[in-house]
Amino acid sequence: MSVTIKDIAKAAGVSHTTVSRALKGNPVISAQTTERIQELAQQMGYIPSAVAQSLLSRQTWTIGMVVTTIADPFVVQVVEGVEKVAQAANYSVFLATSHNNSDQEMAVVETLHRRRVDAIIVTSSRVGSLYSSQLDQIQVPIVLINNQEEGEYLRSVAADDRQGAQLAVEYLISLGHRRIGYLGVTDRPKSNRRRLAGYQTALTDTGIALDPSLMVHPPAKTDFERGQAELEKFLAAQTTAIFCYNDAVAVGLLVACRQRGIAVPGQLSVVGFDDIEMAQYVTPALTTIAQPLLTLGQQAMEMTLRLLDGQDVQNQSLACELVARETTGKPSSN
Amino acid sequence: MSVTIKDIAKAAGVSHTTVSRALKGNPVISAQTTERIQELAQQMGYIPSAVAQSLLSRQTWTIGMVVTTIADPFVVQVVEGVEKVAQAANYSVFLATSHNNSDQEMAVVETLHRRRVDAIIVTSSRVGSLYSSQLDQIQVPIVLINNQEEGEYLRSVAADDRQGAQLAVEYLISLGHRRIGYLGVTDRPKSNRRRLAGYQTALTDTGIALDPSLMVHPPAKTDFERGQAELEKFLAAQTTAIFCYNDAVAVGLLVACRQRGIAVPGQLSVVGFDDIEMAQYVTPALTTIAQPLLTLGQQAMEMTLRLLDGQDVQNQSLACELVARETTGKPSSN
DNA sequence: TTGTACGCGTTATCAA
DNA sequence: TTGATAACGCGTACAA
Repeated sequence: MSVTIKDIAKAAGVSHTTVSRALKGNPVISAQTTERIQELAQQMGYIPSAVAQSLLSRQTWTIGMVVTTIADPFVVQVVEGVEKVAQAANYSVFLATSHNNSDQEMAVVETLHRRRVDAIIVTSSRVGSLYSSQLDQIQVPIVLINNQEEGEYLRSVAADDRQGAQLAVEYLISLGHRRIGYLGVTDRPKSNRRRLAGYQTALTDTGIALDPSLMVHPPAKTDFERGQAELEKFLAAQTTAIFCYNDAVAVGLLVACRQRGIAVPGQLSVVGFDDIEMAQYVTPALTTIAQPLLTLGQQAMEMTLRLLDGQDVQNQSLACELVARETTGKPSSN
Repeated sequence: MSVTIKDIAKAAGVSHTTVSRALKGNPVISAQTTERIQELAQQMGYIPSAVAQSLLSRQTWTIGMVVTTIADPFVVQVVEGVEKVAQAANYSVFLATSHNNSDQEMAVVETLHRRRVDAIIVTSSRVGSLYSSQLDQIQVPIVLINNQEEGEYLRSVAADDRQGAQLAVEYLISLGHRRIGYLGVTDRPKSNRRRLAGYQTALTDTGIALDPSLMVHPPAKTDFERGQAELEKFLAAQTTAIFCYNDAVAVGLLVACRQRGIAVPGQLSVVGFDDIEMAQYVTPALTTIAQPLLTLGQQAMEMTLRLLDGQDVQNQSLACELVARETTGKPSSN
């Protein structure tokens, strides 16, 4: 197997203790022996075993990251942010996928603990609250990113859905729109509610009355289908602009518009949320709200480092940004 | 810290050996004690330490995966394939990024070995050959995916560049094209050469003479710029179709066409390679060659499992597929 | 059926 | 300045 300090000790004719000390430059060892042993270790291709070190130090320098799926470009950026900060702090990242399945999520968290990761970061957790009972016995810090579930007793970093939604609708208002719709979802209640709240705030702040018929939450299998479902009703209600729960919904809506011959943004303006990769490539390019994904990951990891350091932390809410593209314009004057 | 078998032993009034045996259902322990201890372990929230187990068994059930960057949707799919097979075989995956930097790549491989991963998978390695000296001392199987470097003494899984390129050009020929160009790159010599070879084979097999002026490799900083650079020359040479090294080059070419008012595919057909996400969203949607990314990852992990099992393996070459979209058509009849 | 002792590779404590 | 020894948590050969 791998070279150990004992192998080096044997080769050098000293005890393994001396080798251990020499390798970390302990000044108590004579300069000559130190140099001789370091050279020998180099030659023999010695690389210390993090496993043995971890057993003793009770630290693995590892953080476990749970994501729904790595196939989602959304989570990829978050992971990148985490990885960046982690690497700079000498931590490695274990990636584990939950596939949006609660059982699976619990299972991977257990696997991570079994591997004695020093901390756990979970994106879009479905069951964050359940961890506490499982993990409060040990002291494994858990940080949640954009958790969908209620209950704020866990550490978390999240994009400010409300502020983002408000930004989107205020932009539409500034373009002159007054009949603005909201196309929401039913299966992510927390973020949907907050985006809806932002939508409502923007309208009422400007003195525009809320119209329940303009806020719809169609049931559908995929977000894309959701976007396609409700176009007719919106048009019948004189809607000139629609703010969608996310980009997938918005793209579905755009396709429906093309099929019906509705010009975007000529007859209808559309705004999405998330700024997924696709948003910039659809025609016309989608105006949307960008979550600070990279920052989300970085902040989560920085919060984790602080927790690891025994410091106190506060939950964070990060501002979103408007990305104005081609699906928004002034309302048609008919 | 965490609950250990000794804690359970103390609580149960038995030795830690008994606990260890009871927890894995060793039949030598009486049914009552076994049940009693398992229940106790459950209550106390015991989760065995993989660290301690690894130290003893010299196995970590961990494989290290080195990627250039996780930001590339290309690698994401490969990672997904690896993860899928790994998880099914009870392995966890350590993800490490090299940022296309040789030093960095060597460094992360060392980190992975320090953590005593059971095997290493590297995508698009720049320095695959250098590992051998570093790692042949220990027995860590390394599998390379789409490695750019020459030398076949390492295990590898790769997409068949040559076959893919041939597929692309044969398709153009079947549409009626005869003046077909190749727009290549200079900084990935291995795959470029193979794609060029596929291009040439397709032509000569059909009895079309090779024209050196139709094979260009413009120097440029980005693939995108490369695509923009050579349009004029191709047009002057009566080219009716161009096969590009990859999609990024192709997209650059498409933009150049739009700027020059060249209709695609009316006046010029374009084919890319890789089928990146963007390919389906550009207008017109890009015809391209898809690498079997998921399969690439799966096969690499399966090969790894076989190596871990002491079996013999053979390097693999996986077939690519044509994805016909909108940038290809019959040549204009002028 | 259960317990004792040892070792995995490393570091820390104490003694020489 | 160096070395012997114990410990981290677990599994296993051997003894009881």
